[in-house]
Amino acid sequence: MGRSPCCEKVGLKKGPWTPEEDQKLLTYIEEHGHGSWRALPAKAGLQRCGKSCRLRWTNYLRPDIKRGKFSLQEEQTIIQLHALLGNRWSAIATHLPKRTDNEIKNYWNTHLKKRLTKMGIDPMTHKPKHHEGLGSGSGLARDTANISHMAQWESARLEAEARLGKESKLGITNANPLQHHLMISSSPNPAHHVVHVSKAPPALPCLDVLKAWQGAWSLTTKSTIRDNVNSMVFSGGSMTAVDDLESPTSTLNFPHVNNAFNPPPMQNINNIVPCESGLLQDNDNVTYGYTDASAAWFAHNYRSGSIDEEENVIVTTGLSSMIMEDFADVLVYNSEDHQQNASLGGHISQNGVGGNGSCGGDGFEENRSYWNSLLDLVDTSPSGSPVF
DNA sequence: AAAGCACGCAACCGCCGCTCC
DNA sequence: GGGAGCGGCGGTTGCGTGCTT
Repeated sequence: MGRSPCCEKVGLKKGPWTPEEDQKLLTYIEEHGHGSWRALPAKAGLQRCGKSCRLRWTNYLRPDIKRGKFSLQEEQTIIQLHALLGNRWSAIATHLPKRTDNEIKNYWNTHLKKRLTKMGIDPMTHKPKHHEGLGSGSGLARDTANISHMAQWESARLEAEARLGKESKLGITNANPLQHHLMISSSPNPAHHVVHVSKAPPALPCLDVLKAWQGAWSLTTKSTIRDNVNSMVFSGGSMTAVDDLESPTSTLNFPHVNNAFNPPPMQNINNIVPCESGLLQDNDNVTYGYTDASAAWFAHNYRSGSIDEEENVIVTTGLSSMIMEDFADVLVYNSEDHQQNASLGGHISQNGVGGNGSCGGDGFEENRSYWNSLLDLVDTSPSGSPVF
C-alpha cells in the first residue's frame, strides 16, 4: 500500500549527516552542480538517497543560507505572510532572503505559533479567539479586514502570474497588455522615480506585491527612515484622512496608518530627515505607506488589463529600495527625468493626493476619488501618465 | 547527581504536480 | 491520454541538548 519510500534500497544511510558526508556533497556540487539528484549520490560517493542529499543541500549546506536568530522584522514578516498565505512555507521563504522554508516552518511551529496563542490570537486564522468587546471599528477588526483584502489581492496576482506563465510558454505575444514592458526610470535622487510603460519583451518578471506591502510597513525606526527617506510619500495633514483608501477595483484596502502592520504616524519628520529632495518644504510632514503599494497596484492592474495605456509614465514620489529591487529586471534608469518629476510632484499635491506643498489638514481625497484622480492624470499630466 | 521533561531542529515520509516519453 | 520519473512541498518524527525537579 502506498508508494515505496525513496530510500528503500538496502545500504542507504539515513539519519544525521556526518562532516565527511557533508564535505563529499559540497565538493561534488561545487564541481559539478547538483544536476539530477537521483544520480548524484552514486557520483558523489554517498550512501544516501537523492532526496536526502537535496534536503541536506537546500536546508543546510547551501552557501547562501543565513543561520541564527530571526530578527524582529523577520518575525513580523513571517506572521504577516502566514496570515496571507497560510502554511505555504516555500512561498513565505521567498520573501525572507537566505532563510529556508524548513527553518521558517520550524520557527513558526516552535515560537511564533505559541506566541500568538498566548496573545489570544488564533495562529491559523490570525483572528482573536475572543471577539467580545471588539467593535467592528476596532483596530484588530480593521487589521483582519486588511489582511483579507491583501489575501484577495495576492490571490489575484498569483492567478495573473500563473496565466502569464502559461501564455509565455505558449508563445503568446502582444495579445495582452500585461506583456508590455514596465520600466522605471529614476532621477539621480531616487525620491523621484518615473515608471515608463511601453511595449517590450513579453517575459515579465513578477511584481512582488507582498514585498511592496511589506516595504510600506516595515520602516519603523528613525534610522531606517533616514535610510529610506526616498521611499516615502510626502504628504501633510491628518493621517486618518488616508484611511480606507481603495483601489478602483475594490480588491485592496491600503494598510491603515495606525494599525499593527504599519509604522506609527511620523509627524514633523523633516526634523530628522534633511529635505534633500527639494520636494519637502520646511513645514511639511512626511508619512509613507502607499507609494510602493501604489506602484504595485498600478502594475497589478496594468498586467491584468485594467490599464492598457501605452507609453505611460508614472511619476512616483518615491519607491523603497525593496520594491526597486523587485522592479530591477524591468527598470531603466534615466537621470534626465529629474526636473520633470519634481514638477509633477507639485502636480500631485494640486490634486490632493499627496506630494509637497501645503496640503495640510483634512485636504486629502479619499477612496475612489483618490484613485480616480490618479487615473485622470493619465490624460492630464504632461507625459500623459498617472501620477502616484 | 541523576532522572524526567520540554524544547529546538535536522531529517524523514508521503503526497502532489510537472515533465517527458 | 496516461504512466513513470523526478523534484518540491508540508506534516511529522526523533534525537540531542538544556533545564527542572
